[in-house]
Order: sequence, then structure tokens, then C-alpha cells
Amino acid sequence: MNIEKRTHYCGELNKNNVGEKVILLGWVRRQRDLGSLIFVDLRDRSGIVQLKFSQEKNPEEYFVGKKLRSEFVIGVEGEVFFRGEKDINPHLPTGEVEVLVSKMEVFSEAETPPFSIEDEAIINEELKLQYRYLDLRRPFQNRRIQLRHKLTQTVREHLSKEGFIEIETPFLTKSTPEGARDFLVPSRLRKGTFYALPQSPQLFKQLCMVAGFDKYFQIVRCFRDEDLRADRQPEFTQIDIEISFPTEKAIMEISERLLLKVFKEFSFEVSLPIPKMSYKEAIERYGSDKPDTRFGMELKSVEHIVKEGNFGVFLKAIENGESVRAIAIPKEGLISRKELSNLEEMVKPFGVKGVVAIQRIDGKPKGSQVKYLGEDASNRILDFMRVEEGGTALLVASPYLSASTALSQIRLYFGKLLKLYDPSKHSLLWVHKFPAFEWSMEESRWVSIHHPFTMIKEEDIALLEKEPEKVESIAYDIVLDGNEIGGGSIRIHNPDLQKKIFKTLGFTEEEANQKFGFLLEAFKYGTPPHGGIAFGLDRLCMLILCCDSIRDVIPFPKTTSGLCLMTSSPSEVDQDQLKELKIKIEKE
RNA sequence: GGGGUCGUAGCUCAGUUUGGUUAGAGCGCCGGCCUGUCACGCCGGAGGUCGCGGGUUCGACCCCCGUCGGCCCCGCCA
Repeated sequence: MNIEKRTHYCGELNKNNVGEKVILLGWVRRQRDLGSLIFVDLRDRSGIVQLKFSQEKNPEEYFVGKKLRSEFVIGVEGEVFFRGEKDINPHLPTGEVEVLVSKMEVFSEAETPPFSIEDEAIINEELKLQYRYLDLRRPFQNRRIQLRHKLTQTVREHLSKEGFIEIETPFLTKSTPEGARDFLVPSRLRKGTFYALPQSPQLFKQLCMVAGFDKYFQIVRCFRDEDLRADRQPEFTQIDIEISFPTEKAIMEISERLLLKVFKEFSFEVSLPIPKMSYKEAIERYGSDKPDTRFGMELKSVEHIVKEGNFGVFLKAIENGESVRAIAIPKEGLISRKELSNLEEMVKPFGVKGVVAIQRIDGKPKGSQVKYLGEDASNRILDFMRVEEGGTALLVASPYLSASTALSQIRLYFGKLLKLYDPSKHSLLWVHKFPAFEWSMEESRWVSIHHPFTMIKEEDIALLEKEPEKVESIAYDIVLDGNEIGGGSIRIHNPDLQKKIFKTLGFTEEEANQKFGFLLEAFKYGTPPHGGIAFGLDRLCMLILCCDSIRDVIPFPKTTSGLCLMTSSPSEVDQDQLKELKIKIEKE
């Protein structure tokens, strides 16, 4: 058989091909042996078509067909026939036709695979990852990776059309402080020194602006040595963008055109226009800097009401400058004593000690704390929170941010539980006006919330020395259904301001020069104002394809403990390799 | 670093509550029969380190300790 002469992919065949001679190449999905008549489903990346072997019509090939087993790789030559009205399989796109095989070649036999190569197969994650190439052979999983290709193609095409230049930046680069832990790569030529794999191409893309490329993009792998999650892998892909002479508005518009182009391509419905919300407002209304705005249940502060009651816990909290915040749960979310203690468990990690519930039953407030809060105050809370009959107000007392975060967890929990949103509709949101710095208890210093190269509001420069917590950055995140899918900022292009920021972050001039000297040096020679954004390609792909885990859209992912079960990496290396690098392993 | 949960046939799971004769089911696999199947059907068969190590016990899949691995979460992820 001449394998160069494949005429069709299996999934393409239909009634229009009847009578044609075809050559198909693929995997045996299943064999149905009826005696002197055998049906075989042949699968390739496009789909499935039925092959027919008949003892009567093609005795020679029939006897070879007898020996076919699942996952054999074969090539067939044959003619496409209409199956006949009563034999049509309506579940198969190619179900109206079949191929009567006249010639067949078995390229490769196959052992029985550890799991069946079917969409319906339920397979433990461990096994899937160990035999990832078989998992990827399953049609829907195969399609996901093909769709990921379509996504990256759409991005490349769109950005190229908009005048962006794709530029590759190094993977072997310099370890920098701040941010995630680096993956290190030892250098052989200069023993005792290390490259780091980039957490993102941040500094290089800025240098591309200094170099005059004006509009840069890259679909690029990034590496962060931190713990994994369902939506976090140690290596992941970003759509990285940077432009010269930007405004926040310009970058948002570039981003929106790109995202909408992608969403259109995938028939993914989002509501427009995309609202903008300050960080402060997001925390106030949703308790999160990446709120899911597909449903309401907004948070409110109720100190002004509860301070009139007699509930000691709340009064004391207010006295200590803490907040009392509340959320309204609809009547469908009936809260039993058991559920309430579940909720309390849920919010414990956020430093909230208890949750107070007030339910409206027959128009009256019910709940174990009502007698302390007073019926009047309780009623006012129910009214203020617009709690319907049968619904419940949940209250927590804690420092503002912790109370807000805790309630945001409760909000998300009920939003999902009560199906308060249509899963086929999606909601985008810009969150901006982030604070530039936060105090790190661990390091006893100010650290950047975005990164140290983020521009701050001009009028806040004066606050840098005395009140860094009040400094606002020109940074923005884009949120899709409660998931951060991208973020960026306008950068600092003035070396003096950059030095001031380093000072706020507690770097001495010497340290700053040692770590970022090349950037500061570059900025001396004419630097355009610049800024950009980066999108998480894997996350975006996961959300568009409605997957539960980022692993589903990464061809060869790691487990939650950072292992590749297929290759068994990471693994030990030869002594010789270590010797060459002058590295000694310290035994535990 | 911490919490939760899972690990029994090739796969998915039951059995563990209350330790006790030979550890089961469905699917898959192997052999036979079958001309319109498409989750083909029918008959027959093979298949087990109960994750691993130790302990308790007359006796452990079951109880205890440790360990490895999967998944989810907190911390962490500028």
C-alpha cells in the first residue's frame, strides 16, 4: 500500500463519496465479527468510519480482517458504499456509509491498552497521565488539543494583522528576586553559576520596547516553581503582549479585540461592553479581586445597624476597628445548623471565627443571635440586605479584608450550589486601580502586588516614602467568570522613579544594580513609555472548552506534586553529569 | 509546610461497619459459534503482591503506625 496516497480522513466520508475508491489510514477502534461478515470501526484524528469485510465479497481480506484487534494500525483500500436506509447509524457523522475493503495492510499490531480508547471511558487520572499518548488518542481529548491549536493560530493571526511582531526571548536567563520561586539550571561553562527559567519574559519584552519594536507579542512558556492546583502547572503558556506609547485604555482595547476575536471563533458568548471596576469596589461588592459577576448576591457592610443591637461579639469587633459584613442567601439555600457549621469551617482559613445567620420566616427574623441583636436591628438587616421571605442573611465580623474574602467564598459556594447563573453565558470584567504595594509579614518589608516595574499614579509618587499602602498602580486584570485570565500594567520607563520604587521595596542601590542593573542601564539610552498585558493561554483554553482542569488542555501535564508520570521525571542523574557541573548532592 | 479524600482483577467499582472457610460484579481480554452489526449477540475460559513496609492478633483486604502515589483545598503562585 502506498501510504502517501491517503485520500481521505475517516471522519470526512459521507454520502457524497459513495462509489469512490478511497485509501484510509488509522487505528482499529472495535471489531464486530458476525461470522462471515465483519465490521471494523476505523479511527483517525478526524473521526470514525465503518469498514466491512465480507467472506463472500472479499474472501482474501476477510481472513486478515478476522485477526484485527483494537488499536492495530492499518491502512485500507476500498470502495465507499451507501449502507441502505435501515442500516444507517444516526449516532455517527459517517453513519450513512461504509467502506468495503479490497486491500489491507497491518502496519502495527497492538497490545490491549490499559484502558479503552473511548470518550466514555472513566479513567483514573494517574493512569491517564502515565499513558498520556493513549489518553490523547481518545477522540474528545484529541479534539481538545486540536482546538488549542486553533486558539493559538487565531491569536497569532489576529495580532500579526494588528501589526504585532512575534519575538522569541531566552529560556536560559537570570534569576531575579520578587515573585515566584525560579527553576534553576546549572551552568557547565561557569561552574557554580546558574541560569533561571523565566517566570515570564517581563524584562525582555520591556527591552524589546527599548529596542524599538513598538508592538511585541509572544506565545511563550513560563516556569514557576510553586505548588500546583487544578488551574496551575509549573510550566504554562502565556500570550505575552507589550506596546510602546500606551495608555491603559489602549491596552484594554487591544485585549478586547483579541479576546472577542477568539470568543467569536469558538462561539463563546460574552456580554458586552466589558465593565471596569476598581480593586476597591470589587472587594467592597464581591469580596474578591476576581469576582464572578454572572450573579448578584453582593456583600454589604452593616456596622451602622448592628451597633444599635446588643450582640457583644459585633460591638467589640466594631470597637476594634473591624468590620461586620453581610450577604443575602436566597430562600432556596436553606441553611440548617449543620450547613451553618460547614460554612464556618469554610471561612476559618480566612481568619473568621463564626457566621451569624438571620432568616426571615413569616416576615420575622429568626436565628440564635436575634435576641442579642434585637428584633428591630435584625429586621433592619434583613431589609437592608433585601432578604426575601424564607431567605437568610449571613453576617461575619472580622477585619475588613478577611470578612470580605470569607463572604466571597460563601457567595461562590451558593452561586454554584443554587445554579444562580447560566453556564452557557459568560461574563468578562476589568479590575484595575490596584494598590501598588502590600506589607509582607514574612519579609517585614513592602512587596509589589503586580511587579516592581509597574507604573504608579503620578500624584502618588509623593506617598512612596511615608505611605506606600496608599500608592495606586496602573495595573489591570481581566476576569472571566471569576477566573483571572490576564493581567498587565503600564511600566516605569524613568530610571529615577524605578530607583525610588526599589528603595520602597527595601533594595539597596547595590542590590538593585546587581539584580536589575541591565534594565536600569538600558533605560538610560532613550526609553519609550511602554506597557502591556499577558493572558494565560491554558486557562483561557480550559474555560472556552469548559474543562475542569488546566491539565485537560496541556498535552503532557504534570501531577499535583509536579511529577511527569509518563517519563518519571524529575529523576536522579548520573554521577558523571553532576561531576561535570561540580554539583554535590547533600544526603538528607 | 498543613488539611481533606482515594488506592482491591487490564479498567470502573463492591467487600472493610463488627478481623474468621474459596475476595465478588460489570466492562475488557482469550477460545468457539453467528451475514447487517455499530455498547453486536450466544456459549465457554483465563485473570488478584487487596499500593508498599512494619506492628497487633491464633488469624489482617479489614485494626494501628509509617511510607509512596492520584485528586481537591489552605499557605505559596509579583
